[in-house]
Amino acid sequence: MRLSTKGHYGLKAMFDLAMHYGSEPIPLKVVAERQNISEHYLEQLIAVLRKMGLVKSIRGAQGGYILAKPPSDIKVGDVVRALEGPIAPLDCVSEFEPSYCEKENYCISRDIWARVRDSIAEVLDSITLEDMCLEAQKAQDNITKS
Amino acid sequence: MRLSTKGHYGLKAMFDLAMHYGSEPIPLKVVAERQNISEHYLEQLIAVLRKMGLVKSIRGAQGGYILAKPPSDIKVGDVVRALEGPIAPLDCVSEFEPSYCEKENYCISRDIWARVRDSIAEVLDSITLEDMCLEAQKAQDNITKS
DNA sequence: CAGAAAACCGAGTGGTTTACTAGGGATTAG
DNA sequence: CTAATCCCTAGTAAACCACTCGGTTTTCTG
Repeated sequence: MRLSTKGHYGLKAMFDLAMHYGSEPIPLKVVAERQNISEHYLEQLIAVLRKMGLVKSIRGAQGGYILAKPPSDIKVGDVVRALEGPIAPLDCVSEFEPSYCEKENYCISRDIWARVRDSIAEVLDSITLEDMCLEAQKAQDNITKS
Repeated sequence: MRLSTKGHYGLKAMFDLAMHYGSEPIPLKVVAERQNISEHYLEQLIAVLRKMGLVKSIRGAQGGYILAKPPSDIKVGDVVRALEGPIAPLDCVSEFEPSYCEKENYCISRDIWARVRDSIAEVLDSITLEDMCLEAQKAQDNITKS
C-alpha cells in the first residue's frame, strides 16, 4: 500500500513550479536542486506531466518549465494520477476501466477496496497546488514570527 | 498506489474463516479452492497471519485453521497490516517508525501523504470481519428473495 | 555566427518485489 | 500404519523502480 517516488517527486516539482507561478520559466536543473531530486530522473517524470497537459516547456537557453494552468486549477490528484496511473488499490476497482473480476459473483472484499479508493481520491482531489502554496506561506510566517 | 495480492488474498481467506467461525477447523486446501487462490502461496500468507496471532492452526489429519478471535474482534486493517506492513504511502509517513526525512525542514507534501494514510487507516479500521459476514448475508438474502 | 543553456529522447542497469512453484519434513486422527 | 494436514526453505521468472548514460535539437545571448 505505497506510492512510488514518482508521485512524490512529481508533486514536489509541481509544488516548486506553483511557488514561482507567473514569473519566467524555471529550468529543471533548478527544480531538481531545490527539491533534491536527480535531474535526469525528474526529466522523465516531467515529460509525462507535459504530455498530460499539466506543464508547458520552453526550449532553448533561458527556457524551462511553467505550469500549464494556474495552481488553483491543478489538483494533487491530477499530478498523482498522471504519474502513478488511476487510483486503484486493486485492478478490479480501478477508477477507470476496472478489470473484469474472475468471480463475477458478489465479492465483499471488492467493496472494501472501492471504499479505500474513494477515500484516497477524496483527499487528493480536495487539495490544489494553490492550497499547498498557502500552507507553505503560513508555515514560513510562523517561522519568521518566532 | 496499489495493494499487492497479499492483502487481498489474505482478507479473502480471513473472510472465509469468519464465515465458518465456530465449527471445526478448515483445511487450507478448502479455503484456497473456495477463494480461488494457489494453495501453496496462501500457505505462506497464512503463516504470517498465524505469527501475528490472527489465526490458530490445528495440525494433523482433520486439522486446519480457525480464527484466533471472534470476527467482531478482527479489523480489516489488522489483516492488511499483517501482510502488507504498516500503512505508509511513503516511508517518511509510515504509521509506525516513520523514516527520517532527508530535508528536516517543513515538507508540505508530507502532510498530504499523512492525510492519505489516515484516511486509508480510517476505512480499514472501521470494518471488522463480522461486518463483512453481515454484508455477505444481506447480499445472499437479496438474491434468494428475488 | 559561435557557444552555451536548456529541453528532449532512448537505451541500459542493478536491485527489489511479486506471485508463485517445488520439494520436502513434522504432526496427528482414524 | 497411513493419510491428511500443517510447516518450512529455497528457487525463480517476470515486472517494476529509481535511477544513469550519452546523446540530439532548439533557442537565447554576446
